[in-house]
Amino acid sequence: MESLKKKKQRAEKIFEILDPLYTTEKTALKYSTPFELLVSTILSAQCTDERVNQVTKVLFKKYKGPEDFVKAPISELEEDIRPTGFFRNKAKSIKACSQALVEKYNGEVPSTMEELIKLPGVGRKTANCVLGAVFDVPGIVVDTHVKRLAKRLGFTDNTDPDKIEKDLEKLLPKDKWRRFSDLLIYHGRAVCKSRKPDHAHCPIFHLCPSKEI
DNA sequence: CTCCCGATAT
DNA sequence: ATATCAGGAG
Repeated sequence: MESLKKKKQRAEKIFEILDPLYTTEKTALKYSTPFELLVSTILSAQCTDERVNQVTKVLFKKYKGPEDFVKAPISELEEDIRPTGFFRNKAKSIKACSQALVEKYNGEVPSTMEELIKLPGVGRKTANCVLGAVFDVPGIVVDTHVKRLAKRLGFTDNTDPDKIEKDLEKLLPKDKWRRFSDLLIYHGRAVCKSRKPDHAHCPIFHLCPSKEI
């Protein structure tokens, strides 16, 4: 059983190696306001960022703020976001979420975890995403990539995202949380892929226990 | 745990 | 054909 101290050392090294490698990520969600990021993140569930950006490029011209989503007929909104998948659930979430923002927060996106996760369709992953990107609040975004890499790297045995988040928090100081989860996501997309991890081009292969399996 | 769900890579 | 993609709710 690897000690926490050893894990921390490994996490630090991994951070130092990956940090300079993923500097200009072009495939990130595009948005111009906190609200747009919130909507984009809801749409990103089980869908690539690229496709979300395709959809939001048109979507945000039609819907300028939460008020416009509240006004829109649900069936119309469903069609507007259809290519992102889970379109009925997502349309419902976005509409209910927009309504809550208008009613409780004067149309603004709240800036705390407690408030954000109360919004319909917003869980810790989406909340951390928004908190980190527009409010500069430290947090580990546990999405499917982070989940997979944390396991492969031997940083967690848990499958519950909330527990994985806490396991990863122990490894690095707060100011590195956000960047660390972003790095894991980029590395997960580019190299440590779900189906065919590219061991030959992995710069942290020597720090990964999965190579022994 | 299951369901939601279209598009792409393998 | 099947697994997977910046998840969340019931």
